[in-house]
Amino acid sequence: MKEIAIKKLTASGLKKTEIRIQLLDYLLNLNAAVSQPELEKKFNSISDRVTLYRALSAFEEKGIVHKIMDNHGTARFAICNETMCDDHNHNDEHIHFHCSSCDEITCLDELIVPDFKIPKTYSIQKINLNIEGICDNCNA
Amino acid sequence: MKEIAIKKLTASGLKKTEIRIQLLDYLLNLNAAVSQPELEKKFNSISDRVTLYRALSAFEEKGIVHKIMDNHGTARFAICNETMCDDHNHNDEHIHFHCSSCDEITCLDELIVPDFKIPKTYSIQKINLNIEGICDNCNA
DNA sequence: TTAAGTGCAAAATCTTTGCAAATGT
DNA sequence: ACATTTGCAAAGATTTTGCACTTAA
Repeated sequence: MKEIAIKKLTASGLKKTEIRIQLLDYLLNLNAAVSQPELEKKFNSISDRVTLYRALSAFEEKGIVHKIMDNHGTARFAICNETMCDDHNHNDEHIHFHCSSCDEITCLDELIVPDFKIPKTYSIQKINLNIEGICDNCNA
Repeated sequence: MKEIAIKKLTASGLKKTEIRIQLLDYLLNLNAAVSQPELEKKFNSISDRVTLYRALSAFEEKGIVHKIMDNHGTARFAICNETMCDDHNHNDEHIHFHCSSCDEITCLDELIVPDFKIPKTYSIQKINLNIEGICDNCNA
């Protein structure tokens, strides 16, 4: 059940240690961006805080996850959509939805960032659309 | 030349201390969102770091400035557009442009966040559109 | 065997809190 | 005079770094 995690680690040239497999597997089975503190709670029994920092930044460097900042400046991590991100290019042109009720951040990958006009003297590299509201689950 | 700052402080019931007048005046003459570290550099000769924290959060509480988080999780402050923000309602439905060359964040107030479709089971409270690229000045 | 990953301790930051002294109203 | 604001010191929290030990390849 952790084949995908293992596969991704192999593909990135990272070691398949117990911790990294578990961590990556956890992230893979989530379609939300988890915060560092949440991950610490989940994994503090099997791993130290520093290890988490290092594992996550290794994942980020390899293009496995990307880091986004939520509205409180807390880092959140989510699996990269393979078609959008690679080793050193994180394409963040997708939409993040932040639920103010359950505080979950989901990546609305399927949505396309709409066109809009900015002064022609500006050139665009990245677009980040962040929507805050009540999600699917909490509205149900 | 600092009348507006003084006026705003009076209107919010805050004391017109030297530091707060200077700080607010500085923010008012800027149409960018300044980071905490930048402000510290600017004001460290006349004020202590803690005072800055407190002044800025007082401004925020009173609806004079709003705080946004940049892509690195650093707090930035910008004067609230009066038509959009009041005491406890910060309407952030405008576009922030983050220049990756000069690292300045400008509020593109005049622009309108475009329509887009999200699943109808989601309800929207706030929209935050963040564009990264090269600004006006740096492109010149 | 050896390069990568881990854990602990310690440094460096960043942010918050408490309290006495200073300042504005 | 009184409530705010300031500055310093100190506590908390978060992130980074160093180094010896362990583990996967």
